[in-house]
Amino acid sequence: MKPAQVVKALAALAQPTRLAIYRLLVARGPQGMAAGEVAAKLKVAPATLSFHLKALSHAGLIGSRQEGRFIYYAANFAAMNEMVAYLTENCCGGDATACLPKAK
Amino acid sequence: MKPAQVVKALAALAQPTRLAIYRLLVARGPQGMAAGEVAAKLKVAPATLSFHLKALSHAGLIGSRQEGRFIYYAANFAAMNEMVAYLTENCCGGDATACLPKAK
DNA sequence: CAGTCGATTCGATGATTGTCGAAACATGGA
DNA sequence: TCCATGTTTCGACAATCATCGAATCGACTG
Repeated sequence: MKPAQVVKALAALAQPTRLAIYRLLVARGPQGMAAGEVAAKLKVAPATLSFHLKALSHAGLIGSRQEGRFIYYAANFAAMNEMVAYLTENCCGGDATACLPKAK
Repeated sequence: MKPAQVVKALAALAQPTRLAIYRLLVARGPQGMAAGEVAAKLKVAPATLSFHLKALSHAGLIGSRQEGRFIYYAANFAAMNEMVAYLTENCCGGDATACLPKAK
């Protein structure tokens, strides 16, 4: 994953409304959720939601599929895993002892 | 970890220069690196670097300790782990099968 | 104490971002 | 075709952010 892509993904999540949207979709799973339903749950204006969905989508963090008049958005779990991998790689210069939590 | 704190941490990393700074410190490990050395490695003006270090520090992602005239900055690995945990929690509504990478 | 060197703060500037009303677009049904 | 509904685009505004020169602060040295 390229740095610029990671920055875009992080920027997409670094916003309260988008973070909430993303977590909602993560919790929902692969089936996704219609844009309108997200707007209702988070009490966000349609235009505003569309703006944020676009940002998340363009960052590759979510995907969409059309179903009738509805558009379902779902989290892209692979993208998140890649991003986390990028952040944690080269931990302590290869000696990953101080980076991990206490156990495991 | 509170949402606002996560947003702050993500925002701190969602910037090319800061992401580079952070990864440099992550690779360096707990011993840290002096501000001047970071500035030299990344070719960033002192004032600009200080601005970014402040942001990362305020987000809790890095810590600092003084040593003579130098100030050493080091990554806070616990904070990163908490942030990642926040992003991955509630995956697929508890049924974490589609969220994980291929194996493991 | 005066000088040096590492680091931060201040101030100003240009650029980017988040929000939302209004309008437009697209899909499905009468 | 015409209407209703779900979603996006457009336009404008206020707010925040990244950058860096200049000045300042703090710690060591002679």
